[in-house]
Amino acid sequence: MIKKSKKYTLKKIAEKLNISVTTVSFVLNGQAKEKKISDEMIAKVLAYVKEIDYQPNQLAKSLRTGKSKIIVFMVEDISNQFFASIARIIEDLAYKKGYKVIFCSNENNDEKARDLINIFKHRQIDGYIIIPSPGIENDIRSLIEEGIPVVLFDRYFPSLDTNYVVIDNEHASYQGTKHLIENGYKKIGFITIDTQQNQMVNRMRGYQIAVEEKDLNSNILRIAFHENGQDQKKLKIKKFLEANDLDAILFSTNYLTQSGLEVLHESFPELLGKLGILTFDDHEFFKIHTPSISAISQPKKEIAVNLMNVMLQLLKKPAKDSEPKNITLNTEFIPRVSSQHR
Amino acid sequence: MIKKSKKYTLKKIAEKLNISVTTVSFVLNGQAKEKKISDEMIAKVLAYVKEIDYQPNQLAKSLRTGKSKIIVFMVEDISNQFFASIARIIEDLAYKKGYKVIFCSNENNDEKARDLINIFKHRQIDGYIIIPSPGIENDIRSLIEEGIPVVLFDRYFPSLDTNYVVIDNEHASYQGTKHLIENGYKKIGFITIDTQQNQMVNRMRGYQIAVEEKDLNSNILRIAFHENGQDQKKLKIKKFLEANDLDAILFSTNYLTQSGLEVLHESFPELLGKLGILTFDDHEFFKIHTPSISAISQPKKEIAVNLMNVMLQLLKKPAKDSEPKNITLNTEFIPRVSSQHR
DNA sequence: GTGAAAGCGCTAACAA
DNA sequence: TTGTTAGCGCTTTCAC
Repeated sequence: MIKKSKKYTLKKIAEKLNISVTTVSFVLNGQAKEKKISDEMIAKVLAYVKEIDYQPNQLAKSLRTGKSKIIVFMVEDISNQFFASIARIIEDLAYKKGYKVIFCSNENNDEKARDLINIFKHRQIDGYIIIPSPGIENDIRSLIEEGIPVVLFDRYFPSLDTNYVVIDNEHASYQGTKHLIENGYKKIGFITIDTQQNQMVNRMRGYQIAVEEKDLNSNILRIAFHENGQDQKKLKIKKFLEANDLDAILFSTNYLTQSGLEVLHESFPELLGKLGILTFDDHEFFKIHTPSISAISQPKKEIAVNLMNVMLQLLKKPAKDSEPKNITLNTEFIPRVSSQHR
Repeated sequence: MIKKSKKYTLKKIAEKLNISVTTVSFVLNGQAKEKKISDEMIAKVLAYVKEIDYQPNQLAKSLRTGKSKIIVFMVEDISNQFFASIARIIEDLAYKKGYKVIFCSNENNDEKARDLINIFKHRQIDGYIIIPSPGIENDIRSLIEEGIPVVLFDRYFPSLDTNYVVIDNEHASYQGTKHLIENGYKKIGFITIDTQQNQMVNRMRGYQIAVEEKDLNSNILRIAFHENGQDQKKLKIKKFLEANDLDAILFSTNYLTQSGLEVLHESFPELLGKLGILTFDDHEFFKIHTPSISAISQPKKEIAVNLMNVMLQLLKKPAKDSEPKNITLNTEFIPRVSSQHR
């Protein structure tokens, strides 16, 4: 059971032991040896501290040191399975190193992202792991200029030299499209989010290159991230399917796949048996869907580990010391039934 | 773009305007009128503060006031869709009221939960929304005794009089089982987590009552929450299915359903077409699964809204003032194909 | 109406 | 080797 920590403070401990707060502070912060504090003094302090289960007030510590031991993890939407999974891993890694994580969702919206950063700036957040919304390059830049550790992921700003962890979007998309073509599909559609953000631009480029290589037509549906509600999204997909006589579709992200599958189930069940389907981002349910859905799977664990590695390194050394780390990870192609010509 | 807030402080503002920090503080905290500060003074301060986009240091404020404007949201596993969705809603509601949310996963493990609470206790966390692990009743109690706002959800401790928001587990489970029976199923299995926590106990009781009412046998599989890995879980389910000639299954929680469906797809695909399947917790993918999976759906939005309402109320008034709020919400039964006798 | 100053709990430079 | 003390930025009592 948690001790009812009766608001112990350094001062009280010092009084109790008849020594100064400095001594206690030094001992507690592992500077005892360095400051040549006697072994018996050290032992005495440690024993008492343990006895009362003393926990220093982190706020005071933060106010004094300017460090909060808190990392912000900002994604588009924390309820998205993909982000939530990464968040979970980040959380574990961070806790092991004594950091707490504040999660937040920016809805891919600049204003929301800016608000959030602004709020956090005045809480001495130690570091930021961010999926940037399209227009906050300058805000990110100013964070970096202030020497605050920032690591982007999922996407980055080509014109901003900073740390990031991403995947080989173009290549993954190219390979995926090629896989569809090799499986005999000829009229391959691409359903994506209407944005200039590079992860999506690259996924589209990979698709286009693969399609053009084989002199096939490209059929692209762009849906606004903030399309009015789920139903509007689905309606667009439905119309797209009706208007184009496609034999396969590549979805650029998991939530579009989900909408797409819903549309297929609701309006074109007969297509489920033959339409080629390939999706970015794997999901546990894709393997038990009928047909099972082939996926371009992002290495969540690896992404999280890399993000934290970079972050922890930045946390140690002032950001400007070293070259920004640009990490590009490989995706894994998971062929299932939905991409086999049936 | 975010202003490069050059570390403005109350003191600097006061110096700049040739007034005292007190005055600035009063104006900024809306106590100007009350303290009878002249309108022109107020205007002057507000104008300057706006000009420099001053943001008070929250840490200092917290240290002084003992309030952090941070709420902790602790669940079993934040990567679980169900919890992540609720987290997302909580996040939004909290931000609107000026609160930040720290999410964390306790893995239904007392030690982890205790560690987390301990860490947070010394950060002046304003309130806790918690899914309690089985053995932390006393820790929760001591939090409450210290007057810290706590709201439990998903489950609670019958012997601890505190705020909670839960659903009518027994009734939902009873109704669900009855639905299966009415649809002609007779050998209904129940797959659940091996725990004494009341949400699960109640779900089991609902099942048992419904089954006994009709003189049917009960077949229960209990799986440890921390069963060694996903594969062990699946193996147990597989053996359970092999050992019992069931015609329907009620899963007590979404991740068991997921494992169960995987087992069915991998080992008993022929059962998918006829086995009655009903699950606690709806998931977007259940409606596009083949067959679509009937679900006992928890009202996520309502849960989140109620949690925040109670929390905000506690945040306003000292916890001990009012009677603990015990809120029980209704679930929604969503009949789909999997529970119809086919 | 406004200001001075104590103090929240901690760190660390400086003194002894 | 240990202690004294200033100060992080803010709120708030009390004095003027």
